[in-house]
Formats: sequence, structure tokens, C-alpha cells
Amino acid sequence: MHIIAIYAAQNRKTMLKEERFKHILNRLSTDNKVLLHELSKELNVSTDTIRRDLKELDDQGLLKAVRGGAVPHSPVPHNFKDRIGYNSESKQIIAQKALPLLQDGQVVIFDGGTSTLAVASILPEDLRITVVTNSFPIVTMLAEHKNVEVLFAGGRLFKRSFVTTGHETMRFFKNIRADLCLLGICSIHSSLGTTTPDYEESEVKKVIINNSQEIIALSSIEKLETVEPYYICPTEDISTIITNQPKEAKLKPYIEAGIQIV
Amino acid sequence: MHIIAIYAAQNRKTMLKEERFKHILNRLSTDNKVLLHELSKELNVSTDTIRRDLKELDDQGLLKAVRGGAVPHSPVPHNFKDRIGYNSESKQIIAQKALPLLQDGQVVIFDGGTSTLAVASILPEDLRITVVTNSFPIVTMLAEHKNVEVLFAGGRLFKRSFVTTGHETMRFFKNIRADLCLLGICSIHSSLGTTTPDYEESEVKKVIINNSQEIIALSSIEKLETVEPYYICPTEDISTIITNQPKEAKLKPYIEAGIQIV
DNA sequence: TTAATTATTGCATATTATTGCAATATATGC
DNA sequence: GCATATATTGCAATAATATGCAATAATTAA
Repeated sequence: MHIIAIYAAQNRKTMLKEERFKHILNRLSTDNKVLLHELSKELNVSTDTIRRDLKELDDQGLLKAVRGGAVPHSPVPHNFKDRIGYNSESKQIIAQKALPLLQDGQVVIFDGGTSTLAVASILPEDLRITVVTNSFPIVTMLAEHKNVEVLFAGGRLFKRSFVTTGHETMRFFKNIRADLCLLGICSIHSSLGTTTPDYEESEVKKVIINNSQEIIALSSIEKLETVEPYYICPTEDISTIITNQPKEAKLKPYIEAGIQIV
Repeated sequence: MHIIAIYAAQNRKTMLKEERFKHILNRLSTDNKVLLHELSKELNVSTDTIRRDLKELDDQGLLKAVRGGAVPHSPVPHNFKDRIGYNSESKQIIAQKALPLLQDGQVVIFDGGTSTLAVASILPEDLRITVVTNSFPIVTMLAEHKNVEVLFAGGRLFKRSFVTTGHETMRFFKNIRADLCLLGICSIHSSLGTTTPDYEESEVKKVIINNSQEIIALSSIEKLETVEPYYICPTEDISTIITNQPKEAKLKPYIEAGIQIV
């Protein structure tokens, strides 16, 4: 968030209206909501201007302006809605922390999920990596990025979370040897490992982990020490956990297990 | 930037308009935006001239002129209401005519392109088919459709037309045996067959055609009897042509070849 | 070649768009 | 109901754009 603010300040006089639009729509598709005063701060313009922007975007049918901000009109991540929006700030923090771990030339698997989407939405323009993913929102986000090569894992569309799943998807990932994997966490437990509520997803994640040299887990603090039905991997497989509150006591067992906490 | 400035200064009197165009488009593709006064300085011409340049490039559809500069044309209508330009009247007519050809239980390949997208956008709620595609806009369109199963062909993201291409994509389609294929037409000629301006696309289309029992071409009338560099298939492979003006004289050779015209 | 025509460019001017601010009205949560 | 937050409206300052016009360069015709 700070980086964005600094950027906006530097470019106060030269930021085009269309750039604000793009920023707003990006935020909207990662967080599923935007707030007037937040955007105002991020973009260094008055709330009046943001309000007019939102109205214009609303008129174009790109979002729905509501009191205090805006929500998606419904086009893309409809089903995403359930899981998103509530801890957008912590997601932004986590995404910012993930950036320094990405380096030119790497092949990085972006797991489906909103945390990884937040990372995709703030990838620097000059970062040259290859992104491998099975998430449609992530592809949409990266479609305009000049320097990122995108490989998409085909398969059966899983409409609830807007990713592909199934045998084909796994086959695709099995042919990849990634340097890094950004893993969105549903639940992680120091002794029981990582788990998820969906079977298909768990199978895909297993393959992703198997084919990545380094696993970086993106997890907001409340997901620690929780469990879901389907097992993915033991905690030891994870090399780094990025979280919004790295000082939290709950992290102790992970530190003791030798996992890097950011 | 300095080099450019010096270059411009040295060549003040000999710089052609086309050179400025090239420079502007280059800047746009690397930076994702250009500013009027920046270009003015770089190219040693007045902002008026730049403004006229941008307007000209806008008219050619090569960028979008906005207040203060210009931004690239967004590759996809990643929203629903913005498809007005893409969904012209003729495309709507064609899409409507395609619907009766689709039947419950079929496996239908949707080729990339705006004509097929138009069909996807008006699929009846109760139609139960399996759609196979390599087009991201089509997936987005169908994500909320309750009764359509979507299989997506993975591969390398081709950012210009927002589809996947390459070996992986073809491999995926090779494993499909479709009842039907909706083929978006770039160019079709009664003796030279169907062609397209992009090589990658042509290769994918070839595979699609090979693995579909019936080929339905979607072509507005002005695309008939035109030719592009890359060959796809002979006219005889096509079983049906759907067009907006089925009475047109240009269709005669196709009728004589036994192709059904709708 | 020269003269006539056309296109390009920069400047001055009028017009319009954008933005932030203030005053007022309206909604929302407690 | 009250306090707070958000919307609406009008307005003024600024910036960007459109337009007409004159000077210059490039093209064409003779």
C-alpha cells in the first residue's frame, strides 16, 4: 500500500484518468470491493474525483457504485464473492511482501485464490518472469503485462473458484518444473499440515507442490492452526510463510520447524 | 530518453510524421501510456502536433487518445456492456442463427474470436452442452452458465487475441472428439479456402477442424472472397456457413459446392 | 526548372473538461 | 434522535482541447 501511495505521489501531476480507472478495476477484481477514502489516499485525489470516477465506470457497466465505494457489477468473479473482500488490507500487505521474492527469469506457479491474485495485480512492469497458473482471474490480470509470459493449465472449468481442475490440469503441471510456487492457503496447521475444503483443489495443489523447488505460502493470520477436510502437504514442505502479522505467537511452531516467516 | 532527445534535436528538420508515429507506438507498448508534453519534448514538436498525431493513431485504432496523452487499446472487452463495438448488429444476427444448430448433449468447440463470443453470450439457460475452447473471453462469458460444462485448452497465452496457442493447446484439442465446431472466419475464398493473418492461430484451427465432425463457419458477408497469408482448410471441409446476408450473390459458389447457407 | 497546390506545423484564441472545495442535504449506525 | 459519514450541488481555478490562421515545407503540374 505504501509503495502505491509513493508512486501516486510522484506522479500526481501526470497520472491519467484512465490509469486511475485501471487501478480501481484492479483493486475491485482482487478485493471485490473498493472504498472511496481508500482509493482517494492511494491515488492522491479527492474523494469527489473518485466518486466521479466510480460513477463513470458505473455508467460503462464496469462496476456498481454503492455508498462509500463500489462493488463488481457481476461480470467476472461472481463466485469469488463468497470468499473475498473482508481482509483486503491484509491481503495487500501480504502481496507486497511477496514481491521481493520474485526475480527475473524465474518460472513461478501462481496457485488459484485471492492472495495470489493480489500479488499478480501488483507485479512491477519491468519484472520478467514466466507465470504458470490454472486461475482465470490471474490470467485476466496479467493479460496486459508486457514482460510476463503466461502458461495456462487447461482442464475442466471449476466454476466456483474460477480455476481449471481435473486430470488434464494435473497433467499440465506435471510437465512444469517451477522455481517457485505461490500457494494460497485455506488452512494450515503446525502438525497436521495444509488442508482445503475442496477435493479437486487439493489434488491440483499436491501436484503443484511436487513440481516446485520452493513453496511460498500466503496466509493471513487467522488461517493458522485451522484444519479442513482435504490434505495437501505437510508443513515441512513449505519454505516460507508470508503473513500480515509476522510477530504473532501462533507462528512459533513454524519458526521452530525451520520455516522462514515474513 | 536522452538519446532520443539528442536524436530528435539533430534531426529536427528531417523527422517524418511516420517516424513520430513509430516512436509514439513504441513508447506506448513499453510504458502502457504516453503523455502529451513528454512526447512533445522528446520529439521536438508542439503539443498540438502530438495531439493531432494521437488523434490520427486513434482513428486508425492503434491506440486510445485520452486527455493528457494516450493509452493502449485494451485487448479484450473484459466486461459485458462494452461489447457493443464487438457485437455489431451483423454479429448478433449470426449468433442468433447459430443457436438452433446446438443441441443438448453435444460437445461443441468454440473457436476464439468475437463471432463465437457473441454466440456464447446468448446461449439459452437450459441448453446442456459441453463447450471446449481456448478463448478466455468465452470462458468468462460461460462461467455463470449453470448447464454448460466448459473444458479449456491450456497453453501459452497469446495476449493479442486472448487465447492460448502452441503445442500444448493443440495437444489438448487432439484429445477431443467434438460433434460440432463453431469456427470464426477471418477470410474465406471459394477456391482458396479459409485463411487467417496469424500463423499460430491457423495451426490451432487446423487441429480443431480435424477433430470436429461438423464445421460451422461464422462469417459476416464482407469476409467472403478475401484471403490472408495462412491457410487453414479447403472450403469443402465446411458444412455450413452462417452469415448475415444469406441472399448475397457472392455465396453462389459455396452453394454450388454443396455447403449449407444460413 | 518554376509556379501552383497541398500538407504540416505552431501559435493565439475560445471552448470544454477536470478537479477540489464549500455549503447543504441525505443516509447510516448507535 | 444524534453524531458521523457519505452524497449532491454549485462554483472557481486550472489544465487540456478545438479551431482558425499564417508560415513553412513538401508535392505536383506545367
